[in-house]
Amino acid sequence: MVHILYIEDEKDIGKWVTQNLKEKGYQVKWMQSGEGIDQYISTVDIVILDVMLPGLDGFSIGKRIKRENKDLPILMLSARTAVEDKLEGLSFADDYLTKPFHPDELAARIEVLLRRFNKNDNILQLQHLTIHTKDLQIVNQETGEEIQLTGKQYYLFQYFLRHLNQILTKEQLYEGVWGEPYIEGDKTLMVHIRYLREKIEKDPANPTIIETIRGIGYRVKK
Amino acid sequence: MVHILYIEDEKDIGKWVTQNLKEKGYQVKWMQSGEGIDQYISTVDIVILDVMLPGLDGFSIGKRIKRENKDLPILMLSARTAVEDKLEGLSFADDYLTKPFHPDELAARIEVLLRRFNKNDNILQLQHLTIHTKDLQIVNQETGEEIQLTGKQYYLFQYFLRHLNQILTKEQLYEGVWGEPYIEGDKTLMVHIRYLREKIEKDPANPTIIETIRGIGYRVKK
DNA sequence: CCTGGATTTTAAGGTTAATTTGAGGTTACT
DNA sequence: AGTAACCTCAAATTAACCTTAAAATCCAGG
Repeated sequence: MVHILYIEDEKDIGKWVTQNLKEKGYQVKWMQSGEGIDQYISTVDIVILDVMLPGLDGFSIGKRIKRENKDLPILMLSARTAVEDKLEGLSFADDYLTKPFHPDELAARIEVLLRRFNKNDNILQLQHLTIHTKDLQIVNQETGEEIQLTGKQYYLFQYFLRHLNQILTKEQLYEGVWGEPYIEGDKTLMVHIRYLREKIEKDPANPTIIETIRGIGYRVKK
Repeated sequence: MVHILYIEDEKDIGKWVTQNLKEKGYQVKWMQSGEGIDQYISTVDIVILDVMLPGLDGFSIGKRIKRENKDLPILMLSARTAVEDKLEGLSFADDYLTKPFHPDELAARIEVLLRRFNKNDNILQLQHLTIHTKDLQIVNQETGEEIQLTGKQYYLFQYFLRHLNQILTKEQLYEGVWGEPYIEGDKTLMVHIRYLREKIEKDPANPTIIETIRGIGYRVKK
């Protein structure tokens, strides 16, 4: 699911754009000013920023975001069509679209940026974990540190992520990860579950991400 | 020096744009059709492509370039303002600008793409290495000496730089650099990683630039 | 609410597999 | 022919993985 942070003060346009983007399957967080965006930018895949805003203008906000986070694409939106404005916007942002625009064009330009920034993969938020499935990256949102998994641990976790909310039997898990039949009574899987928990759980002794379903197997809930 | 390949059949516009870009310090190769571009695309930093061309249209040319060379930015130029045209263009290209446009806006958009594709004379600092991304000149900041890479090493390192922070599987790396399928168990890649480490790492026995992700592959972090 | 068997978790050491390293051989270019 | 780059292969090293056993937990029946 692609997460968009959209900052726009005009209610009519804001509502219309948000609605349109949601219909196209994006997750949209619409804010009416640049205040308090910091708590969102770390969880978001792209920022759409209107230039004319009450208080701090969009250019300043965009420049600050880029300074702190170069890997986050920014698309500027503006009614100002003057070349000077475009130049200022494009000096730091990744695209500049003038109003009025067709929502499909906005979506197409969003897709270009997501493609280019490798953000069009699934970014999954699981409690304190941010998971970039394409980059094989897992970040602990509390410490900001990346969690390093070994091969088996990674494939095991991936299997859970592909089957979110499903109860997975030990057979399914073992066969899905190891590619060979599970032998009743084998503890290998359980031990690897532990290794994984040790790395991803806040408190490995009281796991909340990978739950145990006694007598059956395990589950990871969204 | 940034090299631009510009394909435009209309002589007036072509001359005007070429002139403008040259004044801004770009090296411009202007062609009036898509024929014979192959000999240039490997030496060029960005392609500017008009949609309406005699013979093969700009969309087809752009798609082919992207298929063969994903790391070359393409900016589409067109008098067609219909959303459908923009959507088709943006489905593969990296920007779409409608005529008439201000030459400064074109230049600004070119700069955005060069920045994003690391084609401008960006300098990347990786620990003790200073890397001029455009020509991939690597200087060891401690000795002040330039590090010379061989062909394979050069492509391999470039692949890492284009995918900074991503964990790259051995398959991805092998296929990205050698262009042929990776055979399970082949050690060739690993040996080249070693050659590369020997040249770029401070202590090749304890590499800090190219990290090993056991069971998966390698990664270079920014 | 206590107890005992079943199940899961934990810990540690041994085994195995992946990676690194070294050296020799092949190929391609001048 | 000579050199540099590249590839191949086997030995050494390292870290992941598996096995085992003991401890902890859960759940049903008394």
